[in-house]
Amino acid sequence: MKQTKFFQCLSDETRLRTLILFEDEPDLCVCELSYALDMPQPKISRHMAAMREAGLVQSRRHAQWIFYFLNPDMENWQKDIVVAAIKGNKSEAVSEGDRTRLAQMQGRPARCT
Amino acid sequence: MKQTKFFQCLSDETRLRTLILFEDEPDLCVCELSYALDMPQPKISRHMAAMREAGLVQSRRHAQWIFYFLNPDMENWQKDIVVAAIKGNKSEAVSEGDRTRLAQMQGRPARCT
DNA sequence: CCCGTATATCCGTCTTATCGCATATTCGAT
DNA sequence: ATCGAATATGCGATAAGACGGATATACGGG
Repeated sequence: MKQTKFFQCLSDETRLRTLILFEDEPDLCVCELSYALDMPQPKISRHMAAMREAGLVQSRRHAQWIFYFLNPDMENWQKDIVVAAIKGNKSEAVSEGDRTRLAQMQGRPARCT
Repeated sequence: MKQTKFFQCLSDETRLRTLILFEDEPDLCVCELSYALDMPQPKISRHMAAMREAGLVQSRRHAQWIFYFLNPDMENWQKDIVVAAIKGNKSEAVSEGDRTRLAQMQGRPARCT
């Protein structure tokens, strides 16, 4: 039953916090997430790998950065859940802190539109 | 962050399968769940305790049976997620099997309306 | 070709979940 | 009071997750 892997992915605070950030940002690289959540880079990298394997996000390489973004090909019920999860989590203090830190980050990599 | 506990509760196949059954049945006791999922009673009991602690279900005693039912006081984002989870899980083969077994169960306890 | 930056992975450890099985508790009926 | 059915809990074993820290890999620039 593959749903369990999907939910297991959402059951970790670090991963949930990255997910919230994707509501405002179309994509984020590991160093941005690492800065926003104030966590070591390998930790973020491992969590994002888990999210990719669970089908929650996809990644795209641009120069030395790897940008992660919400998987647009999720099934509808999964999209519904992500939306609801963000809704239930958005106003948490930690999430506000993450957004604030990200907004203050210097030297964020440029996006290629 | 309390969302993690909620999702962690949904990340187990046994718990997910009980949840699906609640779409058709307003409430179910442990022996019914145990029969439907074909799993030992202590296992089900412990899982339902976990779901109660996470706020997903509530329980009501009636004679020697304890009936579990979806918690009507969940927050809206949680209800949305439960609905979506059921939607994404309903047509799984295991879930079909659970429903079939439950329908064939003999001597199910009577409900007090 | 070498270096610095960004990212991924390996390894050992610690915590947490889950399980089976045995046993305790609770209830209704005799 | 005792018994059987239904449920909950205690315990030890096993497995899975998450972590920090070190290291490997990939990329662009000089």
